[in-house]
Amino acid sequence: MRIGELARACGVDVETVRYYEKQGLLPAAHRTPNGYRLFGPQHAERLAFIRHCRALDMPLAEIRHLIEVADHPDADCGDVNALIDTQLDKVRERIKAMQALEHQLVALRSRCDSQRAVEACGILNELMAVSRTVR
Amino acid sequence: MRIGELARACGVDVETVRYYEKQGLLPAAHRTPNGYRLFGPQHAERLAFIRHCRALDMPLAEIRHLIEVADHPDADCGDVNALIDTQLDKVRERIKAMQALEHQLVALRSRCDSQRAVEACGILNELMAVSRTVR
DNA sequence: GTTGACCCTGGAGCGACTCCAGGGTTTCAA
DNA sequence: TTGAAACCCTGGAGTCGCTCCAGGGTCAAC
Ligand SMILES: [Zn+2]
Ligand SMILES: [Zn+2]
Ligand SMILES: [Zn+2]
Ligand SMILES: [Zn+2]
Repeated sequence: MRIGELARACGVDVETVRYYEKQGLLPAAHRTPNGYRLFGPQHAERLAFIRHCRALDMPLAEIRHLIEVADHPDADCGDVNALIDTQLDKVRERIKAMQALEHQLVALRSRCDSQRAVEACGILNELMAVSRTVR
Repeated sequence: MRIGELARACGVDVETVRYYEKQGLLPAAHRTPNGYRLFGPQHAERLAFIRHCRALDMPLAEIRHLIEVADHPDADCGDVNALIDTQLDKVRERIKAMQALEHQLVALRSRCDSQRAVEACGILNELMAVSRTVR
């Protein structure tokens, strides 16, 4: 299959496929005489794998690592477990930070519910006041 | 105060201060005869304001906008309210996505609790199986 | 024969920094 | 007095994961 077909099948941009190939995440495609890339089903499988991992927000470096491990079925999978745990920690940390953020924004928003002159705006006043307390 | 002192006071990196100045978020500092930047308390206040907004995850473009509004006390603050609302929507959306992610990772992690051969690892098998179902 | 859909390469751009090379200056102590 | 540490400067490259672009080539249908 050509690059457009592969991209459509996996729901990615053509440019993204070329990018993954350049980054060595996708094995280099064969080429037709005119230079077009030709991919097989194993490319589609790997691309889907990459996208699945990306949907889990793994950085490409970790996906590369995972592929490496998966390609050596004789090794053990301790690394994989650790990788998922690390990922989970990161995600949970970010959720906490985001929730704190949400609270702050709600508090901020409650300080102004109407169109006032900027001087009287509770939001701007709050934002500025915090600035002043820093010293 | 010199750049290091300002940076320490606001808990930012020196490079970040220079970056904000270059981006026009911080007014250009005065210079000593030897070329060192000299900042006043109003710079510290603005820097703290920027950091506070950044802590609320606002992009620099929106902070620039906010500063612009704050500098014209005669204008009204409708824009400010809208900006906070937009920000809040974005944060809530991301929290939801992150929580979905967390669930997926937990499910994935539960598929392997020990060091097995890679071939038998439930995590890798799961990840691969999903790839195959995409076609 | 020409329109349109597809493909190629190499390189720039995004956001918000961060780091570096390669310099100059200030401050403090031995 | 000398020298090391800590500070400051500039301009530019690097980060991440794409995305877009210019400037071309290829291929099928009408
Ligand atoms: Zn091996
Ligand atoms: Zn208001
Ligand atoms: Zn005005
Ligand atoms: Zn396992």
